[in-house]
Parts: sequence; C-alpha cells; structure tokens
Amino acid sequence: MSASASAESQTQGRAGRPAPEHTHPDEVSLTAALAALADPVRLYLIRELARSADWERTCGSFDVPIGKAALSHHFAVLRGAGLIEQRDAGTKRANRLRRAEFDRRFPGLLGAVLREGAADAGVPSRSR
Amino acid sequence: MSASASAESQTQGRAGRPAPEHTHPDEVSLTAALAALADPVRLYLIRELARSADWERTCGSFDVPIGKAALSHHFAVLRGAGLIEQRDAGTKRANRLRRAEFDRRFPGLLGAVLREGAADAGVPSRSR
DNA sequence: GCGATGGTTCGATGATGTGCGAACATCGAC
DNA sequence: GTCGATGTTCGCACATCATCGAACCATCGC
Repeated sequence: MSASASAESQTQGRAGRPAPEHTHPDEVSLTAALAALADPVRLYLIRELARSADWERTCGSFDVPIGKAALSHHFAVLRGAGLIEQRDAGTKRANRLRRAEFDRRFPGLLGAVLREGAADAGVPSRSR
Repeated sequence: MSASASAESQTQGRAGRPAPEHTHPDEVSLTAALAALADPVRLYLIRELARSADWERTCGSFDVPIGKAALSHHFAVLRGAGLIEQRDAGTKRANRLRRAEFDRRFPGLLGAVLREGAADAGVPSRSR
C-alpha cells in the first residue's frame, strides 16, 4: 500500500477486511475452471447467481446445507477460478457472476453448464 | 484388423475379459461429467480422441507420464462419465469419443472444452 | 503348448478437498 | 462502547483421488 490511499472507488475499498483477492478468468486454466465447477454446492451458487442481478446476493443468502466455514471456502474457490467477483457491502459481502469475462476466456462453457436444467439443480443434497 | 472373423459381435462380447461396463451420458450427472473433465490427463486423452478417428487409438497409444495402472483408471473414469466407449480388439482395447451422445446430453460442453486450444493442451505435465 | 504384449485389479500411499467447530475481525445499530 | 450479524481463518477429521508396483489375465504370434 502506498502513502496515499488509492482507489477507494466503486469497489468500496475499505481497510480492515482482507479485500478479497480476485483472479481474472484469463489467468485461470481450463482444468482449474472445470474443477471449480465440478462441485454440487458451487454449481448451485453459480446457478443462483446467474438468476440474480449483479451484487444482489450476499454470501449468506444461499440455502446450502453446510456451515459458514465451508461456504466461505467455496466462495474463495469460485473467486480463484475467476467465476465471481465480490465486494464488501457493510457487514455483508455481495457477489456477482463474471459472465462476460468468463465467457470470453472459455466461450460456451458457462452457457453449457447453466443450460443444464433440472438435473443437478435445486439445493444440493448432503451426499457427495 | 478386419481379419478377425470371430464375428461374435462387434462389441466383442467375449467371456473372460470384464467386457467394459459402459455408462450412457444420459445417466451421468453434470457434476460427474465436469469432475471427469477436470483432470489434465483425462483432458489430454479426450483431446487426442477428438482428433482421431473412432476406434483408431488404443489405450496404450497415448503418451502420458503415468503408469499403466493409473492410465487404466483414467479410462475407467471417462467410461463412467459417458465420455468414451471401449471395445476389445484382440489383445488391445480401442477407444472412441462419444461425441454425439455426450453432446445431446450436455450441449456445448464438450465443444467448449475442446475449443480451448493451447492452454492446457499438449502432454500433461507431472504436476497435478 | 509358450512367451510376449496390453490392460486390469489389488493394496498402499501421499496429496487434495470438503466438512466442522471455535475463535476472531469488522461493520451497523443501539 | 457494547451487541448482534456476517464472514474469514485456523486447526483438525474424514473422505476421495491419483499414483505406484506387483500380481494377474486374456489374447496374439510362434
């Protein structure tokens, strides 16, 4: 960090919170992207985010049968795969699906995954 | 190759060999499909099979830096994900990518994965 | 028959992933 | 300042996965 506080702009750069590290889809390997998508919980999160407007959903607004710790981990994985962007909003954390960027990096991939309707849809079950 | 006039059936239903169990793409969950694709070795196999004609490549014809046991395992995974079909050909085992069937089940998925060119392409490295 | 080739199966092993609970940090509200 | 809500981080347990070497089995060619 430099002397003058930089970029306190739209992303609501507050001090204190780790200020989530983001990975751009361009820096993500196909294997990593597929691995990030190959999980029922994360798939569900992606699907829900795709149905919602940007920044509409906070991390806690998802009905998943896991604890906070595990959920936080899943969001970190999605972030690391360039699939979502996060922004601090007060005490909560808002999310957005990086559809355009991810689509440019992996054309058709997200579309194919989201097109898959009812099969794996719904709240993921407890069994892996 | 056509010299073998055993003519039991083309899928070679012989006794002895396990006669590889196949899973149709229709019975595969999206999660399972993605998990099967989310591995450098398997991704390489799929890519190579996509470049080759049906039944052209045998299991041992791939240049991968792993032992036979691991390779056999990977083929089993691909089979279980409905991605490939295998047929016994004498002492070898021939493979084919189930492109059409898989495409009907997951439209665009294989295309998106194969479209991804040089990034993860080539012989997979030793590091997972 | 015999041996060589090509794959599969069987443990074992190390790595990775997913889950939890507890402790901690930050923010908004009072 | 204190409290409650929201997430993150830290071990830790447990399951799954990828890999290996060795044993095994079926087939082909001789």
